[in-house]
Amino acid sequence: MAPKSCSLLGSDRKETALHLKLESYVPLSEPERAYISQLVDRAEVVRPRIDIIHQGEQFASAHVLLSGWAIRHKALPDGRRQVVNFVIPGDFIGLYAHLFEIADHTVTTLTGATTAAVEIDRIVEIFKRFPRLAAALAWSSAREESIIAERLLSLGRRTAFERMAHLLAELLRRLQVVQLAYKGQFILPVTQETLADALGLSLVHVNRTLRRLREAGLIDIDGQKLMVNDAASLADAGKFDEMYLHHSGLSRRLQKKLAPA
Amino acid sequence: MAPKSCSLLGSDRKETALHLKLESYVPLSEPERAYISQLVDRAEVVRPRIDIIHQGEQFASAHVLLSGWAIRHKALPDGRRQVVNFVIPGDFIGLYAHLFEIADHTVTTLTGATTAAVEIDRIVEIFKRFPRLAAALAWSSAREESIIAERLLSLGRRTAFERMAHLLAELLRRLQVVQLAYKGQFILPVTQETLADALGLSLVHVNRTLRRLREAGLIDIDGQKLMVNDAASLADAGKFDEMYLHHSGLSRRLQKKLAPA
DNA sequence: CGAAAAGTTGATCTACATCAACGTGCGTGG
DNA sequence: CCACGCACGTTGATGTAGATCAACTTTTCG
Repeated sequence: MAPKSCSLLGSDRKETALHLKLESYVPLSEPERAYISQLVDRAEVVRPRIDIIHQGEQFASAHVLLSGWAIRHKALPDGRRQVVNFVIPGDFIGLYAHLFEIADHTVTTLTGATTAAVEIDRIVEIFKRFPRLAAALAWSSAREESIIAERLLSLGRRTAFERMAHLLAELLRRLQVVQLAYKGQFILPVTQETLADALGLSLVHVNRTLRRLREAGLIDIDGQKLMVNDAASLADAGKFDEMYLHHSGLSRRLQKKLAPA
Repeated sequence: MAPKSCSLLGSDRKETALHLKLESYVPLSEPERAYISQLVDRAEVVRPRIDIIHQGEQFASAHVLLSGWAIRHKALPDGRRQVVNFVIPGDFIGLYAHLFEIADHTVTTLTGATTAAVEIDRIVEIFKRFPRLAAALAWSSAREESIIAERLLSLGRRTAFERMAHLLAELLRRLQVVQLAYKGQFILPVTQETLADALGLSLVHVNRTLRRLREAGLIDIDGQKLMVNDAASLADAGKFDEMYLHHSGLSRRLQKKLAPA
C-alpha cells in the first residue's frame, strides 16, 4: 500500500474512519477511495445529546459518523429504553431507514460529533458506478445486523458478567479497526446508565459488574479511559468470538464478480 | 395451495407469499410480478429439522422460504441458544450472509418446507433492471433488522408476559400479510422450548407465561393452533406497535425516484 | 404399543432489580 | 471564588421475576 496523491480531490491519502472500516472488508482502489473522500467532504458539527434521527418521525437524510460517539436506541411508551447499538466513527446512521417513511429508532450523540449527510442519489450512484463499493456498503449494513443479532444472544443467554465482557471486547475490536484504540486502551464516553440500557440491566448492577471485571483484573477504568489488560481473557470471559464482525473480507463468491476495475 | 402454470411472464396472477409480502411495501407492476414468479419457480422440498445454513460454515446460496417455518438461531459454545427470528413464508434466508465468507448463524426448518434458491446473479440483475424491486428487496432486509432490534428491546426491557404477548402479536401480523392467519387464528409449529430460546426465558417459565395469557383470555391454544381473541388487547399487553414492521409502504423520498416504469 | 418428545405443575433457589443513602467531580451563576 | 446543584458513580439492604430441580401427564410417532 503505497500512499499516492489522490487526483480527484487533490492532496494525499485521506484516512477517515469510513475508509478504514470499509477497507477492513475490501481493499479500495484509488477512484473508490476518492469517491468516499468526496462523499464525506462536507462535515457538520453536532453537539452532545442531540437526536440525529428521532423514533416515530420522518427524517431528512442518512449520515456517516466521522468523529464522536452516538447511540441508536428504542423506547417503550412508559420510558423503558433499550440501546440497540453504539455508533462509532465510520458507521452509518439511517442508511437503511431511508427506505421507511418514519424511523423506528432514535439516534442520539453521546459526545460532540461530526457527521456527513449522504443523499440517496449518492447511494444510487455508488450502486451504478462502483459495484465493489456498493458491496462494501451492503456489507456494512449486513454487519450492523450481525452485531444486533449477537447482542440479542447476549441479552437472551449471557449472564450480566459475560454481557459486559462481551460488549467491551466488541467495542475494543471495532475501535481498533478505525484506529481509535491503542494497546487495548480506548475512551468510552458512555455512562453506566447507558451501559445498563444497552445490556438490559439495572444501573446498579452495571456498576457491580464493572467492579467484578476490575477485580478479576480484566479491565482498568480511569474516568472515561478504559484499559483492557488482556483482550484474550476478556473475550474468553464474554464468550466473544469476533467472527460475527466479519472483518475477514469479501466472500469468494463476490470476489470473482467484483474484480477491481 | 393451488398454483397454476405460470407461463414465464403471462397468464394469471401468482400469489406466493413473497409477492404478498413485497406488495405490502410497494405495489408491483406485471413485469415485476412475473420476475418474482420466475425467481421462485424451482422449489426444493426440505424436511423438518434440517439446517439450511449452518453457523460457522460456508454456504451455497440464498433462499426464499415458500412454505413452512424455520428459525434463525445462534449458539454459544456451551450450548446456550438464542433464536434470532422466525422465518415464515416470503422471508429470505441468507440474502445478506452472501456477503460474508462464513455464516454467523444457523437456519433450521421447524416443519416440512419448500424453498427456492436465489443466485447472486439474480440479485444483481434485479438491481440493474428493476430498481423498484431492488428497493423492495432492500426493504425486506431492513425490516428484518427492525424486527431484530425490536426483539432486542423485548429481551432487554419487556417482562416475560409482555415479551410473549409481543411475539405472538408480531407473528400474527406478519402471518396476516402472507395470508397465513385468519381471524386471529394461525398455526404455530413451535415448541415451548423454542419459544424459550426466542424470548430468553426458561422452558418452564414459557409454559407458565402461556398459561397466564390464556387465563387473561388473550389467547386460546389447541395443539399448534393459536387463537388470538382480541388482537388489540394482546398488542396492548405486549406494548406492540406494528410501526416497526413498516408495512406502510415505500417512503416518499423513494416513490418519486422509483415511479413505476 | 412402547419410547421419546412435548407439555404441565409444585418446590426451591438465585441473579438481578429495586430502594435508599451517600460520595465526588464539575459547571454555572451569584 | 465559592457554593450550590446536578449528573454520575458507589455501596448496602432487601425484594422478586424468573431459573432450576424434580416429578408427572399427554401427545406423537416409528
